[in-house]
This record gives sequence, structure tokens and C-alpha cells, in this order.
Amino acid sequence: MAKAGRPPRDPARQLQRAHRILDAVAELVLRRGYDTTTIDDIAKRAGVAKGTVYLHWKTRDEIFAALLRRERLLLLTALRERAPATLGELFGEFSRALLGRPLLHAVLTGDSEVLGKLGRRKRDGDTSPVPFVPISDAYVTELIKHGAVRAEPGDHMLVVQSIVYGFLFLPDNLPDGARASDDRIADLVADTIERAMSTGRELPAADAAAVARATGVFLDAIVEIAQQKLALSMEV
Amino acid sequence: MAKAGRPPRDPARQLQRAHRILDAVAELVLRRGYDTTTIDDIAKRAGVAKGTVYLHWKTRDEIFAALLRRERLLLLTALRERAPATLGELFGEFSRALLGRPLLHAVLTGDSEVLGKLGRRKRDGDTSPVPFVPISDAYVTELIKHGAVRAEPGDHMLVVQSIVYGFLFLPDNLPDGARASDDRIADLVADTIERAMSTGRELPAADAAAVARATGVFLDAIVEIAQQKLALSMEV
DNA sequence: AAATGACCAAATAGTCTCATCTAGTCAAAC
DNA sequence: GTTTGACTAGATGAGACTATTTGGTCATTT
Repeated sequence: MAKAGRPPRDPARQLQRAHRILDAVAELVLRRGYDTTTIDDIAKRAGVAKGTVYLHWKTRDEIFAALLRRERLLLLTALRERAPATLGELFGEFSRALLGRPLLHAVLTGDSEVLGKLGRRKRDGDTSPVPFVPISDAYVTELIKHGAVRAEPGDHMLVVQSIVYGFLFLPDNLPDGARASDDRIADLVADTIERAMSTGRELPAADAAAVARATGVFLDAIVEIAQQKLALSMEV
Repeated sequence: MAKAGRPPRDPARQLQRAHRILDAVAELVLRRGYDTTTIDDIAKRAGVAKGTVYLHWKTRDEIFAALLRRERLLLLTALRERAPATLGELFGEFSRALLGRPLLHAVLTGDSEVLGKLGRRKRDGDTSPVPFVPISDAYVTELIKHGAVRAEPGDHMLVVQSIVYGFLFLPDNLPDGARASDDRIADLVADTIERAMSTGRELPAADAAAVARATGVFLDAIVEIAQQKLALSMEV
């Protein structure tokens, strides 16, 4: 009924449209939850026809996956901009960024209010974009080598994840009165991880610089991967 | 139809019977979940008539509350027997004890498989016996005074709870391969809390002894309270 | 070629009925 | 006085059917 037809074939325009659609999804899912957000709603809000949505993604779930990948990339980019130098800062800033991103926070905490029946999905880290930062063994080894992280207790990833998880989760099960602000939580995460993982010795400037560099490199690598994954979700 | 009537009025016998009923509840709830465990089942397994169950508790929920209070007391008693001296040891042993108590673990993690519709209950700490150990301000102050815990970051309870919560929770959301054994987790909790909270300085023997004593006193107090609460749930 | 929206099958939500189950009571048995 | 288990009311669930919604397609339009 309304205008249809063919504007100039412009890949940039199409990408822009894809983002506009994801914007709509983000807003609707946050407001009303995944289950009650329909493709019609999304198309209407994004100002396109339903069929157009399906020009970008084959299924409803793929749309959501693309949204989460975009969220993840935004998170990681923001995280990199804060230029964390140490392991503690890395996850402190990660927590801060995550707490400011309701969608990812909902995914992490399995908020069924938002996720609906998507909540109990197997979290195999690849189909579902778990927002955790999986620190690589190489990165940890580097930190140990420079004396920034102690070697002893082992299970570094488990310890870090447990701490982050605990601080991000606990508030949900706490009475309102006992809760702390997002910034406070982020600071406590940084501090706790620093103390739990560091050797306690002051680092020589050279080592500190090397650690900061390694953290930067590690973050770059993650951002890179996130970018590629998002790109896969966004091609027409 | 079967024998009824009146055995000797013996309060000790009645208490024993109450415990036998709770044994039955524990076993059935663990095996089949709260929702599908009926009073008839419980009575049958405990070898009493249904009416007898109601001589002890007025409602189904009260039975379950009594069971949880008993579990909590058993946990705390076991915890006290391990005689933890430091804050880290206290929560390390707490974690160990909790991981060995499936019912309390289910309550803590909100396992809906076991708890059924009891899962989403408001956790106000009094009606529902939250299995957390709420460290008292007095105890923390004592620890700080003796140099066992640093004062700075504040929010001691929040930090400790987050760490414990994180370590106890994370395994549920982790692939089987990445999980650690219960004992390992308990050790890591102790270590992490020790490092996160301590001043780092070695304690003089006198202070160390004072800390151990304070921990013992604190535990005694909690056990005492748990005992009283259980007693309330067990009187005929 | 690109975009649309009417269309359809399939899932979901809603309604009503009937059968079963079970928390809690209480008169009777000891 | 103490214990029992048959009993009841209300909840819960199964089944059958209808109405509505919605993910996904594709003939049509520009």
C-alpha cells in the first residue's frame, strides 16, 4: 500500500537499517521482555516492513543473538576505552560496564522477566553469547611472569569468575537496604580481585608497564573477536 | 483400623518422633522435590498416621521450616566442631559444610527442582531460614581491633557474602568440565576471603589467639540462636 | 533488484468440563 | 489423653475445543 521499491543499493544504508532494527529490539525487549516482543512490533518501531527484518536474519532468535553480540561489543569497546592496567582494574571496569548495560546484566543473571523462555537455554558460550570475559591462559601466564599475579592457588579463572559473579549477583538476592551502588560494587570487585590474585609485592615500573600492555593486547584480541562475530550477524 | 491409643506420655519420645518425621521429609523432598512430596507420603515413611504429623505442626510449610531449621543447626554445629580460627577459615568451613548439605544448598541457590513453588519466596531472613551466616558488626569490629581484618574498604559483610555466594553459585552455571571439587571450592573460599579481608601483616600470637576466641564466641552465639529457633519449631 | 504486507500454518492463549489428588479435620478407637 | 485414618472442600490437572496471536513466506509493487 505504502511506498515500496528500490532505493539505491547501498551496503552502508543496509547496515544502518540493521542497527535501527536492533535498536528497536533492544528497547522493546527491555521494556516488555523477550517473550512478548513480536516481529511486528519490531518492524513497526524500526519503521520497516516485517519482510525486511527477514532480509537481515532468518529467525527471531538470530535477531536476538545479533543484538546480544552488538551489546557485547559495545561493552568491550567501552571497557577498552577505560584502559584498565591490572587484572583487578580489568574486571572492576568490566563490572562497571556490565552494570550499566541492563540487557547483558539480564542475560548474566538469567533474569526470566526479561529473557522469558530464553532464560533456560544451554549456555554453551558459542550459540549464546555469554557476556563473561574468558581470560586466556596466555594472558594469565604473562601476568604471573611479571609478578602481577601469584601462581599458587591455581584455578585463576575460577577464582576471578566467582568473585565477579558473586558481586554482580548478590544484590539481586539482597534486601534493598543492604545494596550498594553500581560504582561501589565495581570498585569492590577491582579491589577484591587485586588482593586475591596479586603477589602483594610492589611491581617494578617495567613490569607494571608490561602488564598494562598485556592487558591492552588481551582486550584488543577480545574486541577483535567480538567485532568479527557481530559482523557475521549483521551481513545481509 | 490398625492400632491406635495411648502409649506412655513421654516428651522425649515425642521429640524423637518429630525428628523421625523430619527425616522422612528430608529424604522425600531431596528425592522428589517439595511440590510432589505429600503429607501422606511423609506419614507413611515416618510410620505414623497423617493426623500425628499435624499434632506437631499446623501446616505443611511449618514442617518444612522446621526441617530447614534443623538443617541449619546441624550445619552450624558441624561448622563449630571444625573450630575455624580466622574469618577465612570460618567461611571456608561454612562453604564445605554447606556443599555437603544438599537441602541447604538447594535453598541457597534457589534450586526450583527441589524447592518447587517454594522457590520464589521472599527471603526475609526470619520466616525463611536463609542459610547465610550474617556476621555481626561486633565480631567484625573485634577482628579489626586485633589487626586480623583491615578497616578500609568497608562493607565487610557485602564483600564476604559476595565471595561466598560467587564460589557456591558459579559451579551451577559452569560446564561440568570446568567445575572444581567441593573441597577445592571450600579451600579457595577460605583463601580468597583471607586475602581480601586481612591486613597482610602477620598477627602476634596473642592477637591470633584473641581472634580464634572471638570466632568461637561468635559461632557459639549463632549456634545458640539456631538451637532456640529449632526448639520453637519442635515443641508439640 | 529491493521492499512490502497480505497471507498461512502452527503455536499459543483462553475456556469450560470432568476427574483426581491432597492439606487439613475430627469422630471414633484405644 | 493420645493416635488414628476415613472424610471433605478446595486445589490441581487432564482433556477437548475454540479463539487469537505470531513467526515466517512470497506474489506483487515500485
